[in-house]
Amino acid sequence: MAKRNTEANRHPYEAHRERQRRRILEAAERLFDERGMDRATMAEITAASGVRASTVYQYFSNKDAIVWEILEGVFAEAAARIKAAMEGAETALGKITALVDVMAEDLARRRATVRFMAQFDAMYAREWPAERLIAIEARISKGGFAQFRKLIRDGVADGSLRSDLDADVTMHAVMNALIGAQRRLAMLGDRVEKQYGKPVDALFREASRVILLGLRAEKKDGKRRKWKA
Amino acid sequence: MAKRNTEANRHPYEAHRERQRRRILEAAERLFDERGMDRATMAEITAASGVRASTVYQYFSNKDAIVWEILEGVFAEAAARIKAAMEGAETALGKITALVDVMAEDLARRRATVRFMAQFDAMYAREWPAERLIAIEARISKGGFAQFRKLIRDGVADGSLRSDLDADVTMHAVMNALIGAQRRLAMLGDRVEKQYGKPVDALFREASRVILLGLRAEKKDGKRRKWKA
Amino acid sequence: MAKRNTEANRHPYEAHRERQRRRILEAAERLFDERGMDRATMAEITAASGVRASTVYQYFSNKDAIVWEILEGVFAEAAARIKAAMEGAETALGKITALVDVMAEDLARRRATVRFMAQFDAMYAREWPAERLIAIEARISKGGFAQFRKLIRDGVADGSLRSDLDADVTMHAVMNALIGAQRRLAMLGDRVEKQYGKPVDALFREASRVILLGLRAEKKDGKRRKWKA
Amino acid sequence: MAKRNTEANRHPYEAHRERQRRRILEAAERLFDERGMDRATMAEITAASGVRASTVYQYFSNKDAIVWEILEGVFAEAAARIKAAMEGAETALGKITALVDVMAEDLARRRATVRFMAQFDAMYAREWPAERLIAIEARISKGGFAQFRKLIRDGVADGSLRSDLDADVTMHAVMNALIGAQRRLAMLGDRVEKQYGKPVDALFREASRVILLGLRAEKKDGKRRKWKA
DNA sequence: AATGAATGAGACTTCATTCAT
DNA sequence: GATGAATGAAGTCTCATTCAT
Repeated sequence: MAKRNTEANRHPYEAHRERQRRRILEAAERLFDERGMDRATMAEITAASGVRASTVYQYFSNKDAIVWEILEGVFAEAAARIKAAMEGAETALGKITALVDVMAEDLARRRATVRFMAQFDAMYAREWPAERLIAIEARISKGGFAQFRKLIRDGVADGSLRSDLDADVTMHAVMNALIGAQRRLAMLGDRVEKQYGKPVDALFREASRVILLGLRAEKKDGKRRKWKA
Repeated sequence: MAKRNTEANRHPYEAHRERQRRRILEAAERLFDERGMDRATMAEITAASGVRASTVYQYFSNKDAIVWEILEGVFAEAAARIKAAMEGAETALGKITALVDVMAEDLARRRATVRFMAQFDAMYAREWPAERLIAIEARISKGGFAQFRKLIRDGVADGSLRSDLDADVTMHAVMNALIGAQRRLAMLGDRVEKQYGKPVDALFREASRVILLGLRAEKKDGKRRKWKA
Repeated sequence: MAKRNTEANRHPYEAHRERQRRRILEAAERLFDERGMDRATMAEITAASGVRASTVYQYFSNKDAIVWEILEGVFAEAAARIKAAMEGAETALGKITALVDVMAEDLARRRATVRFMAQFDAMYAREWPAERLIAIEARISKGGFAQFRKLIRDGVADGSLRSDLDADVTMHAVMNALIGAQRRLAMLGDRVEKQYGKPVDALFREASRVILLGLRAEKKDGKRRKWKA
Repeated sequence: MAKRNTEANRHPYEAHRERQRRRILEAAERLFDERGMDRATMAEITAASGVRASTVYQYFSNKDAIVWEILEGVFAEAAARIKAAMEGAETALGKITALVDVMAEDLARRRATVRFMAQFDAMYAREWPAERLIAIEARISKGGFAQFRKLIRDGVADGSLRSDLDADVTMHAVMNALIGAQRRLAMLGDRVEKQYGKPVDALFREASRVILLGLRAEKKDGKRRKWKA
């Protein structure tokens, strides 16, 4: 009897469980985007995922848990994508460019996900225990921001970045501007596109271009330094 | 609003009404910031403003109306401040710099107001009839963004800005990045300051510096062009 | 306008409010007795009192608040009745007898109220902050148990009670037995009466008689001391 | 129950079942005491007993069944203990004294069990079909209360008890007071001990002493009758 | 025999808003 | 003009229990 509980037999259950989790998570993610993280109700998530309300609580202890779970997924995916992109680049500037590229792509093709992050920031900014976010970040992207700080330092060292940058401050300032721009554009989305006729990721790319121009070391000899990785 | 203020003085009645309105608006603004726009309840606003819940409805038809009213005030004030700052500058780059300065100041000294805008964007982004915002914008800052577009064009023309900028796109891209950065920093506020030991407006200024460096025309002759207005 | 809010005009509202409170309280008290304090739902109380659920919350912040409010009323009434009864008696034994009489009467004529106390004890015994009960007790019956302790001491002194009693211990022991008996009989109520054909207060009186016999000083000279006050 | 235990040993199956039953019962009993009979959830009982929720239903048809089963066990044990104690006594008063002793001991050493009975009374008083309890009582302590009635009669006859007692009434009155006192003290438990510095069983013993003094025949000749068995 | 999954049936509460005075 | 009272409409979550495997 105890034996029956081995992995072999647990598997079918686990698979089912995982499928249900995903269903709920996906329904929630969609609804958070369509209706807003705060406005989407458990009842809606429930209905959209095909399970009954009480069942959801067997998978997630409450609405917040769903939010955090999605967040973790989003983080993990993004971290992986960024890591992969940056590995291909050589100079610090190249790496930063790669990062910016991923962000632009996300804006173009995973806009809902970026909007999710934007909403998360707005909703939880006031109340999340900062530690919790940091814990997730730590678990997922070892190094996290520290890594980027190093990037600036490396860039200054390898001559690809301006020499008058303060690694720590610049790093945070720039990252913040990029993230702020990306999330804002994701939120505005269609509205901007309809009004100005440009896809939002084009706007993000242009902003990034200006920022990267601002970071890049000035040419000393008339020859423009290639800054695309 | 301006209109209301004039009339108000014609009749003691109106003066009283105006005072009440302000009280409610101020209480709401404070509570939106302290508790969040969505979490702040009418009951709280009511209690904080010293009027009874039902009375509020004699001044504002519903909670949203309060939000929009505050928004309008915030807009008007900001527009005035920006306009004043920009008038003092001569070159296009100078004007942009002045604008950025106002934004940094707001972040430092009116952070709650910036947070209000951030919340507004996040909450209403999904549902506001874009026209409504545009109407406000139009009423207040005649020209609005159009003005800024001209700025870039002027800057390219007067040689203070890079020649390879597309006035329309760059303008939106940069403004968006600046606003995104400013609002994000306002929201993160204390959290960032505690973690990195820098006041958030310093981070904003650094981001702006990089952006302006990226916009600025490259020196052609070794002499660095003065870009502060 | 401010003037309109004076007592004169507030009165009609206050009266109404008080009437509503009572209605809710009475409905709750009845339901707590009929269905049990834990099983009675807000919806039932609501329905029984003729107000809608949300209205109840304008009078009481939650179910517990209703319980405590009833409790306070029950306490106050009982304290008043006990005080009045005891004032008429002279010897300590007489006072105790008077107290016991009130308890028996309550059992006969306010059985639901005694049952309320029984339920309260059982439900809240585990979790009430003892201080809260003590606070109520203090507010209502100044002296509270202390008074009774004195009673035993006086009784020993005036010769109406056995000389080998330890005022403090005996007092608590006896009061506890009386209260325990009274509440248990209230709970068992009909069941006992149907089974044994005696009204429960008769059983309580008999138990009290035995207890009082046990407290009373033994006659020294063959003459039985009158112990009824 | 006794029956079950015998059969149990016939088949390893049954032995296992019996072990599971016990586990569940023990977990339930503990939780009923810790968290309250109503507040303890099936999920908690389940978790504490190491079985899964659905499995519990293979042993007990519902939560109530668990309560009744525990009750039966408690009853049986208590009856056995009381019977043993009373067998050693000779006079009626002696037997009553022995009974009281057992009750005091239970209060001191099996307080959780007494609390269980107290909770049972409070919760089920309203709804149990009296017959059910009576059936248990009958099955376990043959004679039940009838026995005690006889005790009083015997006591009056053998001169150890007052002659003016009505066997039936007094018996129920006194038993009720004792049980009421015992359960109340069990419920109050720590609270009383902290406040008055006496172990609750001391208070129970004092109450019993007074009651027994009240029951005991008065000395006729100055020699005090020994009333301890 | 054991159990994972699912769920019906509520429970309590909150809140923006209306309306009669 | 001010306000007390009332409430509809939700919303989140809990729990005992059933059922298929």
